[in-house]
Amino acid sequence: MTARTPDSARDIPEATVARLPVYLRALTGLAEDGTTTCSSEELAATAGVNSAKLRKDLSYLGSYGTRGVGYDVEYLRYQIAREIGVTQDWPVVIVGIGNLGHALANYSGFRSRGFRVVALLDADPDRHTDVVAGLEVRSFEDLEAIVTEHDVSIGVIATPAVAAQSVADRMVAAGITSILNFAPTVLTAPEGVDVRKVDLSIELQILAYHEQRKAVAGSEDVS
Amino acid sequence: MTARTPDSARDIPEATVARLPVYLRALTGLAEDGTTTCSSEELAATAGVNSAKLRKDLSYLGSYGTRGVGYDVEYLRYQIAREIGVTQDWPVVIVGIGNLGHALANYSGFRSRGFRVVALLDADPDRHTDVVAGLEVRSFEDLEAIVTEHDVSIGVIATPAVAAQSVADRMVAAGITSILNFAPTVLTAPEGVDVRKVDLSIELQILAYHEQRKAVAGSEDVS
DNA sequence: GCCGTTTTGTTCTCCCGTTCACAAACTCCT
DNA sequence: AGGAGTTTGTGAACGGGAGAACAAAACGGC
Ligand SMILES: NC(=O)c1ccc[n+]([C@@H]2O[C@H](COP(=O)([O-])OP(=O)(O)OC[C@H]3O[C@@H](n4cnc5c(N)ncnc54)[C@H](O)[C@@H]3O)[C@@H](O)[C@H]2O)c1
Ligand SMILES: NC(=O)c1ccc[n+]([C@@H]2O[C@H](COP(=O)([O-])OP(=O)(O)OC[C@H]3O[C@@H](n4cnc5c(N)ncnc54)[C@H](O)[C@@H]3O)[C@@H](O)[C@H]2O)c1
Repeated sequence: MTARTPDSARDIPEATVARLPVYLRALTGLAEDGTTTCSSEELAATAGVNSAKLRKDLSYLGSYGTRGVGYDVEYLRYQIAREIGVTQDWPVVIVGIGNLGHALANYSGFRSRGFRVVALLDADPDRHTDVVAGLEVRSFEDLEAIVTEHDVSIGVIATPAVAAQSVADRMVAAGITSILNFAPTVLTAPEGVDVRKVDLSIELQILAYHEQRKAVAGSEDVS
Repeated sequence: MTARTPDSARDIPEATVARLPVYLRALTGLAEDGTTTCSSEELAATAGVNSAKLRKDLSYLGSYGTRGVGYDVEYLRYQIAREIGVTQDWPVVIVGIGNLGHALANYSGFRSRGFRVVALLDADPDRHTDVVAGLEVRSFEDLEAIVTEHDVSIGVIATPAVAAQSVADRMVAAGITSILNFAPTVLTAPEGVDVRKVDLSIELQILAYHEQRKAVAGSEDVS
């Protein structure tokens, strides 16, 4: 009798999509603490957002709460995980096994959140003797074979900035359709390929801007 | 004769602040290529944004272009750097020198973009013998002394999630007013303290969501 | 079986950010 | 000097997201 789309919710706002992983993490935390039920108020506090926003976000997925009671932690956790698509594991390749690539390869948060690193690639032959986090570092030339074999759709770029675009191009040609870029450069990719970036310098510079304003506001008119 | 605020531009929108570092990087790239002048169209293309958006963003800083000509690369670069506050170096402390902390300490992009790592701190005494990137790893207990000595206002957290909030509290108590958090947890901080987070898992999960939608759209009605 | 309490799901309004479109302003050429 | 061509800076329209406020629904007590 519901006039909504029955199970496949349509067009979730991007801002909501970006918060769903936060809710997922908050729910996992609550579950570990033995909490079986929580209100939107509690969950919102744990996730650090407004409770009205949380409820609106969840309403895009469907009606998974119970009025007067709240949400079943485990049930909601599963629904969000299913919506995001992390109920099954996503194979991931990391390209550029330098300082940052090593850290990423050793990051346990991948596995525990629905991602599995299937290969580490580097252009430098000297690196190919290394074994990092139980995986041997392989030649970048193996990219196509690995993508095909493991049906990889997500690639991580941790190479120097100058190499990033060419790596991205190779990834796209090999069939990868989602890229997470750590190199400080703007990547261009064809329609249908999602690119997200993580940029440490930008984050710091944003902090610096606000920091500077605090300093100026503090000194006011010194002359 | 300008009715604008003469030199200290007021309240730049947050979305604009987040893009200024991108423009700064694009301008640095153009300068390295020997370009002395560029139009908003060129710069926008390099930075990967709409040219109207770029012009509006720059208009918040002042009127630094010349109609019919474009922008002087070096001049605009300096103006943005000054606005962000990266014409002088900002001292930074990194707490948690594990996998990620090592990579961050070795990251050359800090120094070249207006930041100087003045100390590496870790709670584990076994780490205190290490020297990373020319800096010895010191005890977390030294935080207050270091913050006071170097007048540090920016702190980076690369500890496990469980420790992040207590580290943040100590930072705030020591006088740090801007925090960049890599731990996958929601931090709370008092008014006046800026907290930004970099969350790898969230980025990947956002990619996974869109990836899943692509897959569903491709298969349509399989039943 | 009914009423009060609790909490969700949703509507409505406001605000911020994006984009279009164009007048103002500058250069260069004749 | 004047006009054609360019490019900036900004006013205005538009769309999306945030938050307040409330109606609908479920539970519990009697
Ligand atoms: N280290 C950090 O904490 C940090 C932080 C933020 C951003 N970044 C960025 O991440 C990237 C990597 O940083 P890093 O410190 O690990 O650098 P790095 O020099 O230590 O490692 C880069 C690795 O990429 C490999 N490589 C180079 N060209 C390649 C190619 N075409 N194909 C495949 N592999 C290639 C190199 O052999 C090297 O192993 C850089 O763009 C850097 O700006 C690093
Ligand atoms: N490794 C990655 O690529 C990666 C990526 C994204 C996020 N993260 C997050 O970054 C954080 C660090 O990751 P990691 O892989 O480097 O972990 P790690 O275990 O290798 O390093 C953590 C370091 O923090 C230190 N530490 C623990 N408690 C502390 C405290 N109270 N005060 C000071 N230091 C303390 C530990 O001694 C250790 O050296 C984690 O929260 C992780 O989830 C890591």
